Amino acid sequence: MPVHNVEIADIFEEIADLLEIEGDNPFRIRAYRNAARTIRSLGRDVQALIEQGEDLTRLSGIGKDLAGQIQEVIDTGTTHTLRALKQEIPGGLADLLKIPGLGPKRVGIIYDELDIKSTDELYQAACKGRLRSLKGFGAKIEVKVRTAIEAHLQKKGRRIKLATAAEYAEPLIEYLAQTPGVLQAVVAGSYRRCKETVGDLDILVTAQEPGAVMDEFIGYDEVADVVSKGDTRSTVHLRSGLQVDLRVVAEDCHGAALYYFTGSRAHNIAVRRLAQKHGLKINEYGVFRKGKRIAGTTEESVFKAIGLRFIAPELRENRGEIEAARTDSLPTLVTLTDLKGDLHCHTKATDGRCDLQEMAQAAAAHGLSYLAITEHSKRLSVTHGLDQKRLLRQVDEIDRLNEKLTGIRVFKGIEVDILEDGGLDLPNEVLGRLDLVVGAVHSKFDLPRAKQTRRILKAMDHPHFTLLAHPSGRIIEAREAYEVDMAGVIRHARERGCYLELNAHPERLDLLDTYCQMAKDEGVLVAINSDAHSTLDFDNLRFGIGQARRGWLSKADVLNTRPLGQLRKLLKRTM
DNA sequence: GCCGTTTTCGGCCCGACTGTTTTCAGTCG
Repeated sequence: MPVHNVEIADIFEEIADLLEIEGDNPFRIRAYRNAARTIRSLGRDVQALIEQGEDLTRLSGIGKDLAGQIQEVIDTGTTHTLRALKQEIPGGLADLLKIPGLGPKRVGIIYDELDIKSTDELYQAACKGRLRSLKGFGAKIEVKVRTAIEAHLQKKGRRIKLATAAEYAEPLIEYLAQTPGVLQAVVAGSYRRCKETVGDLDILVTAQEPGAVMDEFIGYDEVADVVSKGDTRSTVHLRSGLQVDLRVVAEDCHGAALYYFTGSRAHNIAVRRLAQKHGLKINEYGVFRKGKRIAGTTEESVFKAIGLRFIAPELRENRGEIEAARTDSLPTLVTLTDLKGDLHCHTKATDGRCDLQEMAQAAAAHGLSYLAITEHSKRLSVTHGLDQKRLLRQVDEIDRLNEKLTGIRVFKGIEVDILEDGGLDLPNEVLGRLDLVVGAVHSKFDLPRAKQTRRILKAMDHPHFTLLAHPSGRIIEAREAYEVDMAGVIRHARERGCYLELNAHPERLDLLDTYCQMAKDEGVLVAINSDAHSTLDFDNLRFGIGQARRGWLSKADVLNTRPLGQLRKLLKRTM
């Protein structure tokens, strides 16, 4: 039975939670959390690494003990540490840590004094007023706990997709920027790092009069409740449930504060540790040597003061970027203007909403010089997928359109279904008449890993196969990725001379960032495609760029940064 | 529990806000 990284990471997180409740050494707890994070974002299955004879202690944050526990999870599904902890503390107690206002100390008190072991029991106790008399508790915390559980039951407080966050963030920034005395208002946090989902918005404002900004902020008409309000920091919930943290600093601290609040936490900790070794202290007000401020007005000045090259926000996850910045080996990341075309979109012929010419003109208006039309194939009947006859009719239509269009070239393509046995949904001779064939899995998501992998590898063996669309099949927060050996898929793409898509649709953002990095390492080009179903969807390319940057991709790693002439050659299969 | 261009032992990032307290612990980011 294969054990996946996420299961090992979850076990380490659970151990960390339970150790916290026990009041264990905070640094031991952090070691478990660091290890969980390392494993979660590894990209390659730990089990496979072990089978290849890799020494796990070479991974950052994994020492002899944790390497042993990883082996234990693979062998037995759990570890002795977790088993022992669960005998002392009910496992459900860890869930209580997720409730705002409750940390390990209070959860410990609740358990010791009231024998509460679950969210349900806690809610009952809060409703009956049994929490307020506990040491360190009071009426306010009791109400906070009760409302937090009620909000959780209404599914508030979940992470939201980056594109959804943008819909809240952009008008709020505009509102704050217009407040008198505000010099600058920007979104920091995971939003600025272009994470696919964000838990809250972190907004940084530079202004001389923090008090006035705070008043404006809590007066914003979408604010539902104020969680906290201070001189320099406030937190609110919007009516949608989204939490927004606002921090106000003076102009000369902008760089240090922006750096501090962009995170990630793991990146910040690692950098501050590095600074410490050089006798420096970093906080949101600047970089200090022996109490004397030496940098902080701009982010660039902060990096310079600690001897690092500038690290783009998307890379700040403590996944090797600090070492790369130290040795001047960071990639120059791809930007939106590097894109020369888009290789995946739909029209009215299937499930799109605009016609061929509208799509082509919209792509041109976005600065693109080529666009591939890739409708669904017949098997995907809900989208009115194309059969051979309709596809050939569209091919003729595109030929005619290309004769009259200037400034943009329309490619003839298809998003053909990869069938369960790895065959493609349209015959060879038809696919051979196209400029490119985008293959996609739209059915049988639940095949066993080996079978799913074989299916995709076989599809790639097809002589006309060009590009694997949305390679993991996940829909963010809605559908898990199917089980597949992505490392194997990437290697096979290299061997077969085909490519992987990074689908820029905000619900997909698939290829995942860690796999982008793997594709880059293997020399497999990635195509950043909109999967547009209307002319408005070309705007989504920016989210694909964000994801690509998180995956360390440069212009050279991306297929559709190539100008038209070069791209044509790359679309011709060489093997 | 991890880690080492001072170290194999003794460190481990840093500050704001709240609520419960009488000076600060707990939580959060």
